[in-house]
Amino acid sequence: MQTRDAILDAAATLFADRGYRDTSIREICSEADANIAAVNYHFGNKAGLYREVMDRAYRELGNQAPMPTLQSAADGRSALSAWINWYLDRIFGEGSELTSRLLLREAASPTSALDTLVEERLHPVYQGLEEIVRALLPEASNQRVLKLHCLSILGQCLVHRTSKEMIDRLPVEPRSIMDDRDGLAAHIVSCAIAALDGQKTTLPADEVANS
Amino acid sequence: MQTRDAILDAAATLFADRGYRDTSIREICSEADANIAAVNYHFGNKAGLYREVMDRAYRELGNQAPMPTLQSAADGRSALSAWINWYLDRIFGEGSELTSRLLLREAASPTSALDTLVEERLHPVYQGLEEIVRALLPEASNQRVLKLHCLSILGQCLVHRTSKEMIDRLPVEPRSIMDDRDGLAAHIVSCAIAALDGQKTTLPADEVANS
DNA sequence: GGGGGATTCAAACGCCCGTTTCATACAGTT
DNA sequence: AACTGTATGAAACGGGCGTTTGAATCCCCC
Repeated sequence: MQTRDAILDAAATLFADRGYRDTSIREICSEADANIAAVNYHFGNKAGLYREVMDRAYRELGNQAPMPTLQSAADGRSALSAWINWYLDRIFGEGSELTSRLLLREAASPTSALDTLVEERLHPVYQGLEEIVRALLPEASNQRVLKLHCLSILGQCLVHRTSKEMIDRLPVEPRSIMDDRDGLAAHIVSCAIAALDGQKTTLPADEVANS
Repeated sequence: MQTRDAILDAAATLFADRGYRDTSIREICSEADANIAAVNYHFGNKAGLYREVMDRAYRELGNQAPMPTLQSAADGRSALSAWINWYLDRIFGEGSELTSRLLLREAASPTSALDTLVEERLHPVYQGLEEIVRALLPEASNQRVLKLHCLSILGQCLVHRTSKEMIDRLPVEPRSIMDDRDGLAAHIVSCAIAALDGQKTTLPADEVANS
């Protein structure tokens, strides 16, 4: 079993670094001090190994702090603040680097692993955010407005992951926004609150439908 | 020269669809009705072909409508609105699908092409946004706040590109936000304006430094 | 109309890949 | 000590890859 784990560790790192196709079984086994045939013995084939790597990555992502909910906070605003801080921790925290890079690759070239991932891991997270945002919106707001606000919040968090390589190459001061993750969280929270409050004061008629 | 162009067209589509490594020269040439050796003849090797494909994609991205600036609008707010509409058109408009997918792959696995791309194409766009956002912020705001707001705006636009595969898999109504691109633009504009206005009213002391 | 560079072509080369084979070593049980 | 299922090992297989070759073909200009 220790050979199996060593292969999984090496494969996760290499798949995240170079992608599925650019990583050979020989490299993985060399890194894991295992025989080439061990991959076929333990995982059937290369695709089976990849599936297992992704499964384990998602499982570890779920073993972190529990997601804040409306019920676990004093009010909607603090719930949103807690959620955003939790989410940033989740995607930038220790041990998430590897999983994030694997996910970024799935976004560029989805495999069958993405369907179950979204259903089992991402959807619950989105629903948690949606519940909080719904409480901060006028009751008359429709589903489209709700989804737009949720995606805006997600976008402000995710851009620092998905576009990291490009942001880091921009010659714009201060270079490293991510050093102060709490500050980033506070900024996104204030942006989201301001946007949601704005929705409350000026509610166009066409956004009331289908609530 | 028509063989050369046919190869470039086929390669751009295939590289965007499947990635560099997963696309073989034989596939490209088959699609372009060209001989395998034509790639080496016209581009030296596969890497040279990829470089040429990326170059052409960026060049075409620059041939679209000119970027709105502060000077081209009545005031800061309409400039921001114009910029966001322009940017969404740029990344979602016709012909951008291919370039965006190529860029998404660069984000996951940067090649040397990314450095020059950011410097020549992305940085001017970011500076255009920054100029507009700066005009909408209190003069005392520092560079960090400025950058945070710019990245928030970019994030809200880009999330629909970078995380498209995951958003589309979310069973959340309404399914297709992107059908109404003008509506999306209006939402992002109102979020950004609300966030920037909020900055104006409540300006913490620690954000005044280094302005 | 023939010479000559530019372009196309079929075929092959060597390489690395994922996979398979089969022999061997290592448990734990009887 | 013999048996059995699990695990590891070295070596080879067929196939697709990027690249190269050298001849054939095209096209334009003198």
